[in-house]
Amino acid sequence: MVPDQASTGALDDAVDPADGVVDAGWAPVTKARTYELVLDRVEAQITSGRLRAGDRLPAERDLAAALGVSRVAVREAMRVLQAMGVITQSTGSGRDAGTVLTAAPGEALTRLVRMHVLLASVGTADVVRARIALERESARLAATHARDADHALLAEHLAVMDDPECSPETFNDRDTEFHVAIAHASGNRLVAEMTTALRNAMRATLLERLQGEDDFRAVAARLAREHHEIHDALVAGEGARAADLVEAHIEGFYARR
Amino acid sequence: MVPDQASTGALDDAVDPADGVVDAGWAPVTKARTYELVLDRVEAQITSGRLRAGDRLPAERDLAAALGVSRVAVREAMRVLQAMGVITQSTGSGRDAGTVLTAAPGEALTRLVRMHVLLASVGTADVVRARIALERESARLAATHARDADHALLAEHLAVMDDPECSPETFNDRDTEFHVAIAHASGNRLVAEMTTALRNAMRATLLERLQGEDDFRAVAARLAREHHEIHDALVAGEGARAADLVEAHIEGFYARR
DNA sequence: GACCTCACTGTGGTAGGACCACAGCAAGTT
DNA sequence: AACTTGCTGTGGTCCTACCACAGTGAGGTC
Repeated sequence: MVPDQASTGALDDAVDPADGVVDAGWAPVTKARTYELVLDRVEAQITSGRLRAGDRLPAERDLAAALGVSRVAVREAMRVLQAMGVITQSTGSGRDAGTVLTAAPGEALTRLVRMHVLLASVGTADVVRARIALERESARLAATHARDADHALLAEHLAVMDDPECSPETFNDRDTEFHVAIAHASGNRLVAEMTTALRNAMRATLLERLQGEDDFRAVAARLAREHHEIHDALVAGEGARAADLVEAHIEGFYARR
Repeated sequence: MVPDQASTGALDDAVDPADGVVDAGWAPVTKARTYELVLDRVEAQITSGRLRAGDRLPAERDLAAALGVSRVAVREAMRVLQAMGVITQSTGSGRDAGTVLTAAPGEALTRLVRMHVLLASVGTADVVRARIALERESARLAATHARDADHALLAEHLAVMDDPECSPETFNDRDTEFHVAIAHASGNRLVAEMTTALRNAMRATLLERLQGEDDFRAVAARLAREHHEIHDALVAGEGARAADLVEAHIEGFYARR
């Protein structure tokens, strides 16, 4: 069986780990879709070091020909890679046109988390605990790794949020950016990206809650004050205190109802 | 700098923050790719509640016709959703065949993290810190949420790792499953999935390190002992201690060189 | 009547071809 | 020298056709 495309160089690979062997030694034959084979090849090129961030992939048509698959298969693989934030694509000719390997996990993570929050696959309470775990670490690291530029950026966001005229939308956006800025100041890329994704995924939810507040200004003032305290702890280089403040800050807002 | 929208509706909700307005009021026209429009429609259906986990999407051909796009566009959107772990697809006819909404972020997260580790987008040191942050939380929660079945599963993994005949491969797999089991026992789905993804993404790296140990048995014995201590803390319901032990456990192994 | 066989139908999977829009580049024109 | 124009390579989109698979039910066989 498995005629599986003429003309494919479609090789095996397929290292299915630990699958319940139902009948003595009869593995169920891997029926990998073609685009997955393409994905494997690309990953192999990266693993072997022949392909690294910044490099340009062959044109879709060329890659299809080289792998012996149709362009559709290549395109679907590219779609997946794009969804993971591994490549960026653009039209046109020239050196930088086409498909380029660029590691940008941020957006991809955000979309992933947001979709699963929407699907109720994960509850908001879970997201809150995860945020706390990550942002504690962000704050702790940021206290020692943040530079003057980072502090200045944070101060800028604080100033906007201090403005009594500030709308819930603006406040929410700046709040997001404030937390994200701390995450990036931590120097830990992964923690930063995950923190960003979580905060961004909650953006709509938090905005709704802010807009639904009876006394938005009072809440905003309280949150802004807590932000200032966190900022002060960061500037003072007190990581542990910053972490505790962040935890109280996040938990405090959610616990309000 | 490419704007590179993600997920803007067909219409212009594009709120590009701080982009140099070149000519008075001339927004550069959002040129969303068609498959992104399909994605938006699907997300809208989910947001509105008309579509939820477990539901079946229309057949690709029907969906294409309904949205007025080609089947290719629909397929590419499906590929993205699949890569995010939002849908599963299967051939055949019948009620459960076709495309079904199923929230399974695990694999998707794992692949995403693994790819970015491979691309050196995030360093292993960063992954370790992220793991610690998350697994501390996992352990803390598991100490109060874990049930007898969870404890039994953990004990089973421990028994295998205690076996002096245990190979590095087996040990590594069981170690992974041990940490993953704790994460799932925490009751926090998001933390569990992220923990799993991180541990899985490091699987190959850790295996290499284990195999490269001068005295594998001694290292395995030490790790196994630490596992037992963690397990004991969990059974005793001492979350804080379990968290500290986990941190020391993870940090200790990485710090060895 | 109970059971098996087999064609039918609806589903995703794949391929190949065609055309479009876009961006860079080079040759030609002013 | 500066501008214009057409060429070329890239992803973006669509269409059409066919394949593989799994459930369903009609028909035949015992």
